[in-house]
Amino acid sequence: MSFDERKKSRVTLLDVARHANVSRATASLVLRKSPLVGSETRSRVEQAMRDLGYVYNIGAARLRVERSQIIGAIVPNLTNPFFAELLSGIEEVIGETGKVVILANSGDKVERQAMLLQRMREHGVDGVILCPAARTAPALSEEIADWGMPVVQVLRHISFDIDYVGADYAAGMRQAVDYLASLGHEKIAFAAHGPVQSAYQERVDGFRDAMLSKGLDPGILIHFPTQLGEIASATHLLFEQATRPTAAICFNHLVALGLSAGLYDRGLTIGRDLSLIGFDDVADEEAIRPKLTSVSTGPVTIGEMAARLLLERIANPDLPPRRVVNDTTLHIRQSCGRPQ
Amino acid sequence: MSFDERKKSRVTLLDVARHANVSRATASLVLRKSPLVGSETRSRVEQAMRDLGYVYNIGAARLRVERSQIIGAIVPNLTNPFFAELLSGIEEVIGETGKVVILANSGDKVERQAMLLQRMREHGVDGVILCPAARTAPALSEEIADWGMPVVQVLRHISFDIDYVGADYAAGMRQAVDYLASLGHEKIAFAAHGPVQSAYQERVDGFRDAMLSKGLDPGILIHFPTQLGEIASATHLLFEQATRPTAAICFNHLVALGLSAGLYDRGLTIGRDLSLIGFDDVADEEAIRPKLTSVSTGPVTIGEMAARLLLERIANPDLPPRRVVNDTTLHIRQSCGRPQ
DNA sequence: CTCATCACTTAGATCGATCTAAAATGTTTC
DNA sequence: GAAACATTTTAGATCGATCTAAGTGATGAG
Repeated sequence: MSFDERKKSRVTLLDVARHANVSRATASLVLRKSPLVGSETRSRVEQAMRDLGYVYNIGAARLRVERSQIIGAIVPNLTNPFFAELLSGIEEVIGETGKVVILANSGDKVERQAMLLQRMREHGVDGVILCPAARTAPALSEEIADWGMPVVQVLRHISFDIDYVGADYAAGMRQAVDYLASLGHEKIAFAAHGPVQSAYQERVDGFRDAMLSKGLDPGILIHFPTQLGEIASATHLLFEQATRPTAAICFNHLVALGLSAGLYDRGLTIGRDLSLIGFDDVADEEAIRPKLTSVSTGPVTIGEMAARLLLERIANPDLPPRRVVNDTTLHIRQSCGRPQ
Repeated sequence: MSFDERKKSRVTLLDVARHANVSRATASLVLRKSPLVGSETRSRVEQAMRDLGYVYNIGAARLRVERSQIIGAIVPNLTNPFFAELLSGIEEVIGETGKVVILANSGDKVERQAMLLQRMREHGVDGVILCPAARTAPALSEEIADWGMPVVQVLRHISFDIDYVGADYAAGMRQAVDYLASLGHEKIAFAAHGPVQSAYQERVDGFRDAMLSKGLDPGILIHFPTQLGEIASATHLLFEQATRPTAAICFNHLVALGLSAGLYDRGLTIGRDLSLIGFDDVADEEAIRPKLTSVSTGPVTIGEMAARLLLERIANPDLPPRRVVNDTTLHIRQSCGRPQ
C-alpha cells in the first residue's frame, strides 16, 4: 500500500453514493436493507460498496441512533475457568445477534468495578452483564437505575430490582447433602473459600438448611485460602475439627481440586478416607482422577441465559425485574463412598 | 426516576458549557486536561460536570479523532483455560491504558474469524490481537495490511509481516527431551492434539530436532482426540506403537490432563510406568496429583507482551514487524521417573 | 498612545452515519 | 388531461464531541 493510499481517509457512505450515482440517503437505506429502495438501485449501490471496499462505521451511526451494539461483561476473575465458561456462553449469544462484547475484570474490587462501569457508560454500551464484586453496596442498583442502563446480574446478586440469572445453589446443596446422607454420612463439612457474597451466602445457608432437615449438625464450616496453590496444603484443617468429618462438600471447583490434591499428598484415598463433592462442575471435574462427584451449575448455560435476558431487557426496558434460577444437577462419579 | 427524566436525552458537553457559562470548546478543553484553560474556569466546568452527572461520549469524540480506544482480541477457544489466562494478561495491560477489550471467539474457524475481523473493523478498533484460526491463509496478512489495521499475532503466526508474540516452543521441547533423556529415557512419544497450525508445527519440529540431536528416534508421534473427555479413553494408543514409549511429552495441558486420567484408569502409575511432561503450564498443572512436570509458556505474560506490542504498533505504525519469543521454563514436579 | 505578547476563550466547521419531510417519478383512475 | 396515489429518491438537519483559526482583555515595551 502506498503512502498516499494510507493517508487517504476511509471510504465513506458519501463516496459510495457518488460512485453509484445516488444520494447519501439512498445509500444509507441500502445499508439498512430498507424495502423502500428499488432493486436495480440496490444492487448498484451494493456493487459500489464492494468496488470501493466500504466499511460500515458503527460509531458514526450510533451518534444518531441510540444503539452502540456493544455489551459489557464484568467478571471478578478471568483466570478462573468457571468465569471463562460463563463468558463463552455470553459471547456466543451476543455474537449471534451481531453485537460485540467488551470484557472487563473487576478483580473482585468494588472501586475497580465502579471505574469499569463508568468506562462502559462512556463507551455507550447497550447493557452490561455484571457479576458483582464481593461487598458491592446494594445502593449500586439505584445508581444503575438512575443511569437507565440495562443490567443483568449473574451468579451473584446485590438487589432484587435488577434482573438476575444464577443457579439454585440451595437445591444443589440439598442434592449433595441428601446423596451423602444416603450413603450413611453424618459428619459432613462445608469447605468454603473466597469472599462473602450472595452466592457464598446461599451456598452456606443451603448447606445448613439441608443438613438440618436431615437432622444433621451443620456446624462444620471450614474456610480455605483463596489461592488454589494454598488450598492443598491447608487440607489439614479438615482434620482439626471437634468432630472429624467423613465427607466434605466444596464451595467450588477450586476447593475441590485443592482438597483432592491435598488428600493425595497426605496419602489418603478419596471416597474411602474422605468423600468429596465438588461444585460448579467445570470441564476439569471429569478429567481429574478419581473423577469428582460434583454439583453442576452449568456456567455456559448461565452465561447464555444472562445474555438472552439482557437482550430482552434492552428491547423492553419497562419489564419488571426478573430472576432466572437454573437447576443444578448432581453428577455422581467416583469421589464418594460409605463412611468408614 | 420519573418518566420525563428518562425521556430527556443524555447530558451533553453543551449542557455542561452552558451551566458553567463557558463555550463548548472550553468545556472540551477541560475534558482533555488542556493547560490552556484557566484554573478558575476549569474548576467551574468540573463542578458543572459533577452537578449535571455528565458522561463523556467516547463514540462522539472518535468521530472526529482517529482513536476508538477499543482493542479487539480473537482467540480460537474461550473455554480453554490457557486462552482465558492469555486474555487476562491482555485485558490487564489494555485496561491500564484506559482502553477497552472486545472479546471474540473464532472457534478455530476461518470464516468465523473473517466475520469477526470485519465486525471489529466496523467498530473501528484501534488494533487487534489475533490468535489465528488453524488453516488461516497467509494471504490474510495482505488484507490486514490493506486495511491498515494494527494487528499482533499471538501464539500462532501466519505471516512474518505482522508482529508476533509467542513462546519458544522448540526450546521448550528441547528442555523436555533433554530432561527425559537425562533420566535415561530413550523411547519418548509426542502426544499431539488439535488442528495443525504454526504452534503445532513448531512443537512437532522442536520435538523431532531435540530427539535427533540426542540420537533418539523421533518417530513416535500420536494424535489424540480434540475433546478433553475423549483423550483419557484414547490412552491405549500410547501402548499400541511399534516401540512402546517409556515417556510422553504432551502437546498442551489438555492432553496432559487427559493422559494423566487415562493412565490412572488403567491402573498405571505416572512417573513409574510412564513419565509424563505437560506443556503450557496453566494453574491446574500444580493442582493435579501427581503434580505434573511441565514446560511453562506463561500465557498471562504472553498476553501482556502482546498487548504492549500492539500499543507500540498503534503509536508507531511504520515500525518494521517484530517477533517476540518468550522463554519457556521446565517445571520439574512429580510426573517423571527413570524408565523401568 | 500604539503595538506586540501572553493567557485564555470561542464561533463554526467537521467527522460519518440516520432521520424527517418533501420532491421526483411512474401508474391508475375518472 | 388532471387528480390521486404509490413508489423511489433526496436535501439538509442532526447526533456530541474536537479542531482550526480567530477573538478577547490585560500587560509590558517602545
